[in-house]
Amino acid sequence: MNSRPTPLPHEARSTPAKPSIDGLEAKFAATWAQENLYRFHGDRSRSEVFSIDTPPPTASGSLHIGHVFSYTHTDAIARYQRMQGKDVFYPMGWDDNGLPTERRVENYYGVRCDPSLPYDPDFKPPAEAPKERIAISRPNFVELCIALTTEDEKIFKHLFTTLGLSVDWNLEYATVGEVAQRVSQRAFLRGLSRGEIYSHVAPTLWDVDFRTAVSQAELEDRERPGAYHRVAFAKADGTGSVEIETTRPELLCSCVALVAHPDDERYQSLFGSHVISPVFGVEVPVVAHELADPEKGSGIAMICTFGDTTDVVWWRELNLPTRTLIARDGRFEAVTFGEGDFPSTNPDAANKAYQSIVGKNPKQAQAVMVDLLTTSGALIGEPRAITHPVKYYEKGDRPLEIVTSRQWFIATTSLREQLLKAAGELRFHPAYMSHRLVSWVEGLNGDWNISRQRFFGIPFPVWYPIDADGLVAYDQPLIPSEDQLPIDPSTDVPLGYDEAQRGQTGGFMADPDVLDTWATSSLTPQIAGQWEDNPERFARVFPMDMRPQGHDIIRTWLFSTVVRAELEFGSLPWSDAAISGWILDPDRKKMSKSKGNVVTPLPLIETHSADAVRYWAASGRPGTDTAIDESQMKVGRRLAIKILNASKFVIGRLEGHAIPEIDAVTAPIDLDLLGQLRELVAEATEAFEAFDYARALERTESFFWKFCDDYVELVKVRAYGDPSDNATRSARASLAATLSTLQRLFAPFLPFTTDEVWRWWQTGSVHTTAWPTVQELSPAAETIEGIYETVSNVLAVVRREKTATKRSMRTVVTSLIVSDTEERISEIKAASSDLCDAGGVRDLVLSVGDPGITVILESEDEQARD
RNA sequence: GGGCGCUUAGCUCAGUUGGUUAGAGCGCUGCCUUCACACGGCAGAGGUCGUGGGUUCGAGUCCCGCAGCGCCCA
Repeated sequence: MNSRPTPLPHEARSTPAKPSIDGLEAKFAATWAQENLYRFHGDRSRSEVFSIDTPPPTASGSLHIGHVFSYTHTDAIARYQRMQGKDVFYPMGWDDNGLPTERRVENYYGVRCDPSLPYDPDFKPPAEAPKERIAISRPNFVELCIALTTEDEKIFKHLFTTLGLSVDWNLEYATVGEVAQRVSQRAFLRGLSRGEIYSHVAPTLWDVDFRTAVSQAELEDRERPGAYHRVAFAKADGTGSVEIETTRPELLCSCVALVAHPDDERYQSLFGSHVISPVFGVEVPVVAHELADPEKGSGIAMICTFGDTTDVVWWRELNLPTRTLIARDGRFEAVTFGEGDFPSTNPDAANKAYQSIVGKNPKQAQAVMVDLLTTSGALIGEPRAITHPVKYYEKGDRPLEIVTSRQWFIATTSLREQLLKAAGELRFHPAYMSHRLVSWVEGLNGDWNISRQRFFGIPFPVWYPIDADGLVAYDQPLIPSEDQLPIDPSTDVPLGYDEAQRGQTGGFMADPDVLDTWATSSLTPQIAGQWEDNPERFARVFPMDMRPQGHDIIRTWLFSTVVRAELEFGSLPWSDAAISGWILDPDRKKMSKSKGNVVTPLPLIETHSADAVRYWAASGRPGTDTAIDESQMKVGRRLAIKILNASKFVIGRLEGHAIPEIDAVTAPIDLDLLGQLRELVAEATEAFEAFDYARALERTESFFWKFCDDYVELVKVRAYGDPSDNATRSARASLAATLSTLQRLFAPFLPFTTDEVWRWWQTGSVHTTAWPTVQELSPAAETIEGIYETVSNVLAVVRREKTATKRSMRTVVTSLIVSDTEERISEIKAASSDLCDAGGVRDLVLSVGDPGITVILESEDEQARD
């Protein structure tokens, strides 16, 4: 897949008079595309492939500097692997389905989706978004989502090509595309048939604004003000009352029990007895459970179905009844006390009280409830203000409610042990990031809810029969065969039915929901690899080698992908997970739209060049949050320019002659340099193998600056000598080998600059040239150590003397007198002519003795006469 | 509450099996218009390696405690 470096014949080599890095992005974006340089060949065995499960971004219209940071890390590794000879599978996908896109489309076009409407093929959104949103059908809505994201994808693609990502754009995919639909639906059907995926009426985390279920992974705690209300429950035996404390008194109507810790002395005598709720007169048991916190409130709490996730645990583990009253719109729904699941010792009073709550949202209901409790005398004292963590959907604005509804789930809690084992086998970079996955898996408290009551996503490939009584048989879903996929049950018809029977008694209905975004993006290896659709490719790329991603989505994307691969293949989806940090603003604050500190990347690339921005990004250690730092980009720009100029200079020294082979290196100082270069190659290679691109860059960079400052200065005169002279040949061979090596070591980081300089004197592109090896830098002559260091140090003393006396570096050193150990003196002797050339030394006097260096400079008078 | 990471020069950070006077870049100061590079070069100043113990001939590096910052989980 790559080729050995092959220098151009000397007459074909050329360097520009005034090299520049400006304009390289456009030039090489075109060249690389034309040469199809980064294509996945797909004809080699698995061991010769390096496959990457690239994060598919949500093309949101606004670019973020984070989009260049982590992708640069991935690209550096992709380029390294390609140079190592791997057939690199480096796709790019778009993960546009989901709420953010729906929100944008609603705002951008002024529409809202009403799935009950029929498709209007002639619908065009108005030029300007109207104030009152237009209701449109789901297919029309999805069309608009696709139209908008297609435009956004172009903007992203432009950024990524400008940044120089070596993605194979032939492999581009979307997580709502046809392949993705087929893969997602197939994986769903397989899971269903194996019993790993099931539907169930269950307490569901619910965002009342988005009107959709969300999963545990999408929750976040936010500290919010609240108040403990102390409420008295009368003991059923009439011997007094029990006082509980609650932050949600409005849920008193949903109360099913009181709970305290089993060891709590205060409530031992109450366990097993019953109490009666105030206002509603509902008799509920007092139960014991270790999740009740004796320190919280009065130590005894009411269990409501459902106030929070702990209620759900209590409800499940203690087999309590269900009295859900908050509906999907977030309001209290009508119910009659004294009937069915809502017993009451005083139904008339209960219903009268509830009349003032029904239809209200929790906040409104709370105010009413407090009045009711106050009137009844059950509220003890004033509410006590506190702040406490409240669960929110990460994209939501109001606290989550828990409603009871039918949802599809993927079993994850039963998989806990298997997932923990997988977490141990997956190699994280940095390794400590595995804790994130482990602690997440250990804390799972329910299966993964994959139903979303949304529109822009992949539909569940199921219908349900409607029986003669008009009841939907959810437990007998109608399922398509795999070869029918992908299907849309809202427009496709199950086998044995016709369209006229949709929604009819004795007919069928489509599952109305779409898959959770993570339920499709958890299949990116299968989608990009075209699982089952293209078995040959899939076998070549799966399990993949690398999953690059940010640490903020370990519990979502990484976790869910591991789950799907374990379920479908019983293997890890990839061997290595390379975790990137976040971008912080210059004050080390996390960037976010609401803070207004988001930096857009294109102006930075225009100002500093793509390579410069990549240099900054690649300097960010794996997993480490990194502040945006334009001064680092300036350093990167300087480095790129230095590479141009140093390359021009070295190639100039090789002019007019064939480049000598590595065995021509015989001069001791050249041999020493090559020895150090071999160490650099070994170190950079080792770092890349460990996914530590930043270390590879740092080592290469520091070698390069010393190479320019000292080595090139020391040998430049010798390299200009007689081409048949061994000393000259040695210098040229060593300069050429070192330059070629450094250009290749820098190639993963600075792809534009390095390909520019590479093509001045080598055949083909640096990016498809073999990564340097220790082997190719090993001449026949024996390795020598120490000379380069010793001579560089003497040269530094000479420079220091010139600087200290404020003289030009050109100033002739009339006499340089060095006294040192026998070893060092012999080292200096071995490179004395180089030292004299570089330092402008006329007379070098060496002696063994106490270390000391005397520099005698030509006087300014003498200099003036020269 | 459990866990993880960080704390080294004014700033950003290297420092990978513990080993000679602790490194780089930026910034700062000075000098050099040098024949690859002024989008440059050379040099200089600047640090009790958060803190308290311990292990060791020797600790920025290993162990224990503490503090501050950030994060994950409950």
